[in-house]
Amino acid sequence: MTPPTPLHLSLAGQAVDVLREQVLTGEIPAGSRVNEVEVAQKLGISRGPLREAIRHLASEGLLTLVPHRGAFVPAATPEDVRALFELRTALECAAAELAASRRTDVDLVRLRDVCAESRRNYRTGQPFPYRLDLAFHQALLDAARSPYIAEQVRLVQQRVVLLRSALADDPPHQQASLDDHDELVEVIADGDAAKASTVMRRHLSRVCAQMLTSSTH
Amino acid sequence: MTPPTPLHLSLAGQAVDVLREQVLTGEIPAGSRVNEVEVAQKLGISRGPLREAIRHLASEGLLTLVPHRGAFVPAATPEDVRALFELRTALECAAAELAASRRTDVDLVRLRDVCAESRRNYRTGQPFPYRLDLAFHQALLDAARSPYIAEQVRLVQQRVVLLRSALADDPPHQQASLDDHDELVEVIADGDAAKASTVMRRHLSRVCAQMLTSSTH
DNA sequence: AACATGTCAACTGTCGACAGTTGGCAGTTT
DNA sequence: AAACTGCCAACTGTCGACAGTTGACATGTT
Repeated sequence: MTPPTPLHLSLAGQAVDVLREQVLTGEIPAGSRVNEVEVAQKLGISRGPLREAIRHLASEGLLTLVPHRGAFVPAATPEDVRALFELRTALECAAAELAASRRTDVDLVRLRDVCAESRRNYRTGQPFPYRLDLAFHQALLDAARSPYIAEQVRLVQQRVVLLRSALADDPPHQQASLDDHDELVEVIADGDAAKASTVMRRHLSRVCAQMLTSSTH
Repeated sequence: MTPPTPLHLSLAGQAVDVLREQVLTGEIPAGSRVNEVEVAQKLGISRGPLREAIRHLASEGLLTLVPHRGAFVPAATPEDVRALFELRTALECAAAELAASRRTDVDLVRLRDVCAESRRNYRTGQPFPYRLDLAFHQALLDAARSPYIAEQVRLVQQRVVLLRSALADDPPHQQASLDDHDELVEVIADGDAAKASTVMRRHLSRVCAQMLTSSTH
């Protein structure tokens, strides 16, 4: 069927996917420890592949390792959120600049599609699905055509998702985000790299501030 | 001696350090494969810890994994260099901006110390040791006070070192780099974030271009 | 009662061995 | 001679078991 892709992903690879899902959804709560023998039995694999999966997720920042103690889901402090968003801002502002100077017409179509779907969803009154936000940023990264930056953004966004689930974030800032996205598409269409960076910075600082206020209840 | 168990650092941690050194110095040449049993015997450890070390280095970008084939030292193409420097530019420009707005007097002393030592070394006529270049960028990161950005810059710089050794880079651009560093310290001392970003961008594009030209012999 | 000390269960770090897959090589066919 | 086929050695992926360390609990001391 699919010769280029590996027949069956290695057990370690499967464990990475399952564990990542459980960590990101909060099924494994922040601050809790990951017991190797227990999780290995629950996944039906041995400790070897599970250890590799744990180390992999640790390298992505989704787990923190303590020697002889095990792996923990990191607990987020407001300071962590700020520092992480400094990294995210650096990466995504650069991506926005590159997208403004490299985007093709096809890229613009994709970006506008995502924005249109977000608007449609907004009118239904339902909460803004994080899926659409990710889709927008992904489309922007595709337009930027910088694989290393794209990879790092993906990892950082994952950590943001982890903080969201840990902070029990309620997302009522849809309107502002949608406007930011639309404005970003416009300046990218104009090829205005400097302004793209500015708009992205404002967008992310708004998202960051929203996460910090919602966490203090 | 070989005590029954490691004293302070795990065998996997030690293996990471040894392998990283061998990869960065080119002792393990680019494109070559890392044989698990062979290297494990040479290091006097079992395959388990070595596998974890290999996966760790792969997560840092110093090795690439191929399922059922093993780990390889990645071979760098000019396109890789360009894309990697786009990431480095995004990170270090942001760090320069933050350093300009957050630096203390102590930070300035450290930065000027490194520049002075570089000048002293330059007058000796000896080649510019990469150690001093790293020290400068490290001092700048300390001044930026953004731990996540600092961590990512460290990883990217490592990959740049790997490319250097793979490209047999000769470093005759000392004069320009020293001037860039001095100028960066000045604008950071002035607290001019925008200009710090601009100077850093110019500096890195110069370094990148130098690596690309030297690689084509 | 508070503190220091000894003991112990649980867990991680490590090892050696087995099984499945891959790429190459010899032999055969056209 | 070139190409195809089947076999084989080497290597990775995986497993179960042992040894050392850690934190907590129980016990004894001031």
